[in-house]
Amino acid sequence: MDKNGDVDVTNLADQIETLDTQEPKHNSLQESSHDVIIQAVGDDPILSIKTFEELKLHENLLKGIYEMGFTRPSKIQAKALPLLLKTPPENMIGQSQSGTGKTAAFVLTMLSRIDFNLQAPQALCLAPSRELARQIMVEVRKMGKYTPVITAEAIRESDVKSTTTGKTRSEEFANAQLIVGTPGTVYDLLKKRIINKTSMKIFVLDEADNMLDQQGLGDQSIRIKNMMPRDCQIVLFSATYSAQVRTFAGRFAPNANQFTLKVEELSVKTINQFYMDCKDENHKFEVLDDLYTLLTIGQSIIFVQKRDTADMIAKRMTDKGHRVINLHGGLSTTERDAVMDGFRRGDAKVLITTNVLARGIDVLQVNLVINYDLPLDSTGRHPDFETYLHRIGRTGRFGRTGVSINFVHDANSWEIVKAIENHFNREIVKVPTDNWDTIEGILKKEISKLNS
DNA sequence: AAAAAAT
Repeated sequence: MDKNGDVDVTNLADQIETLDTQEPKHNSLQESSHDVIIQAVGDDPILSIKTFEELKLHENLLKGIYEMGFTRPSKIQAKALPLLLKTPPENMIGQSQSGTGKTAAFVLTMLSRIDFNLQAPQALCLAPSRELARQIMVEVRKMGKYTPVITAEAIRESDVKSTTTGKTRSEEFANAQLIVGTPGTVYDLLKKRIINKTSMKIFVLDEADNMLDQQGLGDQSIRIKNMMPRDCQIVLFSATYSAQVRTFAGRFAPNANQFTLKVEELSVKTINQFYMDCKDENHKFEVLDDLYTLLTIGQSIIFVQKRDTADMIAKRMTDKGHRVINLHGGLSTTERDAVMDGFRRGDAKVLITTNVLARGIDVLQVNLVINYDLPLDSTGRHPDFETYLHRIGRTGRFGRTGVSINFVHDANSWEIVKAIENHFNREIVKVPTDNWDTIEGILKKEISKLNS
């Protein structure tokens, strides 16, 4: 490695050696040379904790934390938690890749703000997709396992009537203390007064840049925030903030403490990035087909730009005899839940999807991400760097190693790959599409060694 | 232009 922490990508043999001995670093997250930068609004000295005990948490909350396998606070948790838990509460704008202990940090903060004797909504978290909201709730329930917390998911209802709970939405939200949901549903439930906002103490936006920036999502997030009580703590977390969103975030969460991790360098560090130079759009499919025919790959995600493409690729791959599943926003809620649950269980190895799953989703076994279509910004011609970073971040979770392959098929897509390479200052290595001995030489070792 | 998110 050089002084910037860059790996010499040309020496693959050496890398493979290091991969073999590399242990997944589940709880010693983020022990890299990159520092957490803190900007606190007050004059108090900035505390940094070394153990969770120092936070004076409820003992049953501590029990949940330890049972989840967290032994010590991660770097960002060490610095951010004392600020997040201050009395009176202060706003926070945090930047760090998910997989650095970000979710645990805000879930812990939400749980510790709740008065368990008061059966009314006190903590609200919004996420940009149904799948991410459900994933966060799983974390909440693990961490809060030994507390009496009452939780509710504010996402679109399943189109199949639930036979297990039989509760109406009003009943479900009447005594819920911690709510995780998506903006549309949450706004709807607040407006109908199914969610009572009067006791809300903390409002969290996960993937905050996306929640504020995106057409539609931004409006909803703002409307919801404006419904929160005046003294409600506002917490924004994301791995990325574009310059314009950062300015807006400062107005959305006024007088916020801030922490930043140099994420762009960091999250691409353990992910080996490649590109394959395809002849044209149709050749991309042939290469994809060959890739899955000739290589044994663990779990992988294939990103495309449009729902239609996801459907089409899924059908063509299935016709070719590959077992793939497909998830996008055009599916019913029941289908989405079933597909996601199946993928998490490992029933399916190959998931084809849109940007709906670009952010936040944690499936530890994913060691390959394919950008079948490169992520584009609103012009449709230029790269979307944030989405690229989030997409390839679906692999290489918690310090594991991952591989990403970008499909290039014309001059524009080649320029996009070069721009991405330039932006992150990381080499994206060319892999031939016609010489399978070479392809295997480059990819197979890396991917198959990660299957175990 | 597309994706997501509401009904």
